[in-house]
Amino acid sequence: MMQESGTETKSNGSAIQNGSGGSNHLLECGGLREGRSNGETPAVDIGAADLAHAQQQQQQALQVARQLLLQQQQQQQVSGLKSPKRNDKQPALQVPVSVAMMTPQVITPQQMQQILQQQVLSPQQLQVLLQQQQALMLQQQLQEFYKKQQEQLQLQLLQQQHAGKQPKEQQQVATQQLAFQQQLLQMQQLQQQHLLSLQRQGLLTIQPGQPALPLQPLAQGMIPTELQQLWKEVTSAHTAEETTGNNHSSLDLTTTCVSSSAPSKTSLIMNPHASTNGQLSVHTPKRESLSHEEHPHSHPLYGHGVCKWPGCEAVCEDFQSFLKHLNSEHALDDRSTAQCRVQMQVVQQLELQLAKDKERLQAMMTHLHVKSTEPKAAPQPLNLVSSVTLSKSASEASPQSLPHTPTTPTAPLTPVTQGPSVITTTSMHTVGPIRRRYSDKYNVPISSADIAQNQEFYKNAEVRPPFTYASLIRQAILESPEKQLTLNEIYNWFTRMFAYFRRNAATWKGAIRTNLSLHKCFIRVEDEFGSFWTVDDEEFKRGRHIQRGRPRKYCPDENFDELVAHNPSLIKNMQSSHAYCTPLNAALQASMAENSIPLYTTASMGNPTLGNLASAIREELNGAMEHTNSNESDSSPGRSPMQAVHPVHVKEEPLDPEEAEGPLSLVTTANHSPDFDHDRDYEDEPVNEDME
DNA sequence: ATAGCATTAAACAAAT
DNA sequence: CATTTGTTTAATGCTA
Repeated sequence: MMQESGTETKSNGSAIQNGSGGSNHLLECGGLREGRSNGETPAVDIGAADLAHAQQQQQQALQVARQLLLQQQQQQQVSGLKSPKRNDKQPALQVPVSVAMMTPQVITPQQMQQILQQQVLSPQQLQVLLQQQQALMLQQQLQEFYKKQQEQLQLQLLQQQHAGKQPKEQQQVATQQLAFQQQLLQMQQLQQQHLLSLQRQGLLTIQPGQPALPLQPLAQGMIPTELQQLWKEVTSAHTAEETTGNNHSSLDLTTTCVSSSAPSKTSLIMNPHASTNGQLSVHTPKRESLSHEEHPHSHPLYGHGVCKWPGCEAVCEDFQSFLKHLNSEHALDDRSTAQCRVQMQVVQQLELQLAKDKERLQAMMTHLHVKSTEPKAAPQPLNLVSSVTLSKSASEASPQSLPHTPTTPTAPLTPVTQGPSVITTTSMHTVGPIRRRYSDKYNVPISSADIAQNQEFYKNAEVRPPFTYASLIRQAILESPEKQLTLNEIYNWFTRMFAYFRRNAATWKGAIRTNLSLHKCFIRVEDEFGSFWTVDDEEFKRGRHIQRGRPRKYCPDENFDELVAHNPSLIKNMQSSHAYCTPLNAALQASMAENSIPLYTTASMGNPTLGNLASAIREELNGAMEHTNSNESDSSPGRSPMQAVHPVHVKEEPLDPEEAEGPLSLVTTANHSPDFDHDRDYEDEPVNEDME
């Protein structure tokens, strides 16, 4: 039933291939900085206050534009999530459902109708259709928004120049505005690129200039109360949206709409005029007249001889005819109102997305050790590698985190948002192909730093960490003060450190157990109080599995003699190990703990490290165990000679001749007091280990 | 095309 | 008897 794990890998790949993520992120990066630095510009005097205001306006314009881009990106990613391959194994019925879950706001009645009408189509086709529509709509919205903001910028620029402020300030403003304009230009280019990429991907088959899909359905799908709430948020929020986190209220539109005292504002035309019967009305005339009085050729809704009202695109010869058209076609009626609602929704979504991408950016910058401008943002994952199961598990394990969750900004909207991986992969260790997960072979085993850097993120976001189970288990063990954990403690570490592992316990717990058994590097040690696991980091680096098909506990066709025959040193080692079976010595433990630091020298020189020792003892015991286990339980303390001396049990394992050498003393119960064990066994709550 | 690895599921066993 | 802990195998998918 989990067979789709691999199939969704494809989706991940496609998401990455979309390639537009990079630009957006770069853009985001620049924009973020701008926004930050300007947003806190203090108003020194009257002129400065105006300046600050204007700057805010421009900031907002930038943000709006960014949001639009981001929204597009999100749409793309959502589309990427749904890989065609996955559908091969999924009942067609599920497709619309999944789509709806992922983008509930965009599922309009119309779209649903289409879905219903086109049952003959394959799920993939349905999805493509949906994506096309969404992309189209967004594209149009974006264009319109962009135009508006650009015009607003120009307006402000002119006004500033007319304001007759101190020359110095004026120059400053002009410079800044120039910079903003340049940025806007850049954004436009990015947008166009994005458009092209959309088209290339077949998401956008219709010319962007053509009328987009009607917007009314979207609005119709909304509940009046929701609209009211939305309106409230859009219009009344004076709160700074810089506090991204949970606050997703908009500032851009609000300030511009609401502050009638600022005549320079030209952005949005939406004014909360009346609210009757749960219906909102939009009033525009005043602002229009004002704006085009001063700038006859500049109107947010007018450009290139075309009415830019969403979904309109009517051709207007001149500005006057445009005004006529505006007043006649886009008067205060239900339709216009609905369109405004839609616009609000769009803005809301974009803001949400912006917040999320801000976090992502922050994480990226943090990871790259770039001084951040937003220290508060929560860290985000690196996702150096696109994990196959990442997308799958995320979508499957936390489906509810996909749709709504405006309140859970840490949870990625879609599991496919792996855009950063492109950047990080190249900037990180190897420039090689994106690896599915951390590869032990690359000398880049998972390090404490790797996990720690994103710790906060994974603690809160239900995103599957891009690390293998083995890496995580190792990390868990190494983080523990004694470098040893019981199975239950390992479980707890997982749930504590990763939100993702707070669900589907049966699955990942089973995986952990399997990994513990399967990987050579994990050594089970048993004492009279139970058993715990340690890690042999040298072995971990080797990344070897316990050989399959080799004699194992449940394989009857292998016996001790045979083992000894294959490993002449077995007996000797047993003896020596016996001699070394002393309580855990601190130095050894320390070196054990040090594992995070590769012990290349010892390894390369053939000197058995502690890990080797552990392996050796394991292997030796394996032989002995194999023999005695057949009849009785192997856990009764004191049964085996070794246990008699010291209650140490290790995982039985097929022998590896070349390693079964040298003395060894494995972790035992040196620092093990009964109460400690007890404590350990019942440590369910996130305790001290939470530190670090 | 193939081998090796990672993940997941499942069967089974032993211990608790 | 139910649950936990371990072991083992198989299937699947991905990467080198």
